[in-house]
Amino acid sequence: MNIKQIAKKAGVSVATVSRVMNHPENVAEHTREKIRKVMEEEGYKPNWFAQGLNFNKTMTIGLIVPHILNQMYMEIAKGVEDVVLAKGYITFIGNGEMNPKTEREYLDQLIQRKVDGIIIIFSSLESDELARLEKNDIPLVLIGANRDAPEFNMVKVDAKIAAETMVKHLLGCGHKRIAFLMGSDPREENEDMYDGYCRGLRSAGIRPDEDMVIKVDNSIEGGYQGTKKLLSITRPEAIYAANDNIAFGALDALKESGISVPDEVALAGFGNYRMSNMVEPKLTTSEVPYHKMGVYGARLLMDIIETQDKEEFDTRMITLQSKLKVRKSCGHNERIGEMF
Amino acid sequence: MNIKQIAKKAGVSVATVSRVMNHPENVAEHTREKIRKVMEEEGYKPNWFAQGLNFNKTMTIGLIVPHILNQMYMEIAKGVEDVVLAKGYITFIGNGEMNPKTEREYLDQLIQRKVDGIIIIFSSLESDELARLEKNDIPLVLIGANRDAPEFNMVKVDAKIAAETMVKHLLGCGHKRIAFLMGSDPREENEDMYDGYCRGLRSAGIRPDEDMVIKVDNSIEGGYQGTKKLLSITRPEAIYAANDNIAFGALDALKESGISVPDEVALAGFGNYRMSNMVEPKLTTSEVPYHKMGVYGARLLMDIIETQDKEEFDTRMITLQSKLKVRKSCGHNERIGEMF
DNA sequence: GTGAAAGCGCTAACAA
DNA sequence: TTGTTAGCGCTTTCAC
Repeated sequence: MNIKQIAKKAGVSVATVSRVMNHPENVAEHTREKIRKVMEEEGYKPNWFAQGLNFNKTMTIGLIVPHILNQMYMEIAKGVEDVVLAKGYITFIGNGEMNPKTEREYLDQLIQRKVDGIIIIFSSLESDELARLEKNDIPLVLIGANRDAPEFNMVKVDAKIAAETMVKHLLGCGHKRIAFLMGSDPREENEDMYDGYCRGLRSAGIRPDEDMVIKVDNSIEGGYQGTKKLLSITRPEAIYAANDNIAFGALDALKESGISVPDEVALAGFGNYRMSNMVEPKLTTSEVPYHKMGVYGARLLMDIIETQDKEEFDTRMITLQSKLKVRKSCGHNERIGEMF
Repeated sequence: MNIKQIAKKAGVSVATVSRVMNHPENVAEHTREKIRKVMEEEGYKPNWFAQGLNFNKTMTIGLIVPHILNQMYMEIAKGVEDVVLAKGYITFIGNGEMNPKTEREYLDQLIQRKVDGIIIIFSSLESDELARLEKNDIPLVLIGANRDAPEFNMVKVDAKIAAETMVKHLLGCGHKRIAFLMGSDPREENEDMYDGYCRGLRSAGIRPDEDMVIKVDNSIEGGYQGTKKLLSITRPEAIYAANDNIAFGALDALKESGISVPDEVALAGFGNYRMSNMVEPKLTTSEVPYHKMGVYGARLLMDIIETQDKEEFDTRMITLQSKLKVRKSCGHNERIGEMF
């Protein structure tokens, strides 16, 4: 059923039917109702392609996520969806697989499909590749970044302060020899955390010991392996993991080595993943506002899309703070932030 | 840059350019190469809408997931993506929110956007609403179902056998008074599990005790609350949870009540969620082939899409089996299926 | 092997 | 207020 048939059945021209859909105020009430009734009866939906061909707008955005199975990324995705859905947009969610090639392919698809905007979570692409989007006039927002890219609109969490805060907290619990399981991805966040870690230590007059900084894969397995390696070199009083998954792996390795947490070694993570208060002992970590990162990122994108004169839109970087979540694993004597 | 400009620059007609893209064998090699070069230079991509308007095919499928933050659903989604991406399709992933209204809205969006096919994971809609898709000539595949809907193509896991197997295993471990934390969603899977649970008990000559069957919300919190309720009524020897999340909540409630798992109460779940071997004690559960469910569902959909004469396509139901994963929480003396 | 032109379904400028 | 028509970018039929 197309517009012509509707027009015929309603005894009007296609233009009038089109007007009912796009500028109903320019159609006499009587005619309008008649046409609406026919549309209703026929269950008419305007052809998506024909509309797109005219408007050159898809009401679609693309979202590239590093890994679709990681709940934290999906939390961001949820934030994005909450915002854009309310504005009538629908989202392509694509799996970047932490892999430039896959991400690039996905990006191509999105460009070709003429999405109205793109959000990339922890992009693994270099700036010049991302710049390609601008050439195609597609607004872009980054959430997190692989390296500082001040030329792009972006939302990030302040990982440096988070790390510094956590290290200071661990120091406050009486731990001096604090190891760091650092994420090995080349993302800015990891570097930032390292800086914060060093800063925290220096604030107590401690010189960071390179032996206690282990680069690990960003996964439970990575944390497990890294901890095994760490323990083979030295025995810290506390382990700070670059995220909760790594911490879970560390916990398992410690248990396996017969080391009690937090009595013998304290442990802290980053992210406040859903399971962090289900493991034993419950994990001290930093609560990261993932959902909000998605919300702000999406709002930023909507803003750009709705700005007519792109030239006057100032590139913005939004930095959010995480929040210390003290639980049992760090050996603190109080228990704050338990289940739920 | 559109086809006309490419044609002009290459000194040919638009028809020839179009042919290079769609039927290159009908273009002289010389002309073909010349045109390809121009396309390359200009980074030309045919307009998505114009193509769609002609082909009436979007190379897009819609996937509706009950909850985007649930890793198991995303595991299915990953399976789907793995298949369709390889075929050049791209996926809209939408959040049904376990809510018929949201799901319906999303479905409308997908219909309007003329996706080539739709997969719904645990749809909350009634059959007649789903039948609407057929009216729009959009192929549909269900993964899991809220009630038996033999009229649709579908992939499911055999929950009845899973439950029966698990109950028999628990009985084999010496537990007789086995409680069941049953999911309260109105999905077929829950009923099936209940049937399997009863069957397992009866196989040992035990009459199911209604006091030991508690309907709980499908979540960690639900398991926690349900277990509290259960313990206030009676004290079972084992608790069988309808999924791992519920089991995690149960575990927390048991610990909080000072009840040791598995020494005093055994525990088992369903799903083999990622954290099930990270909790203490590691959880005995059923490994469900989520990824494969997605893969088979997607293949089924691709099959339908590629079948010219829809009339001759037989509706199929694919049932997959889960696999018992014995760990420590059920009090079994061996430990099988540990980490990784 | 190639080009001219009709047509996919819709929007909007222009005319009436 | 409504209708006529060009045009969005592409594919494909029909001529040549």
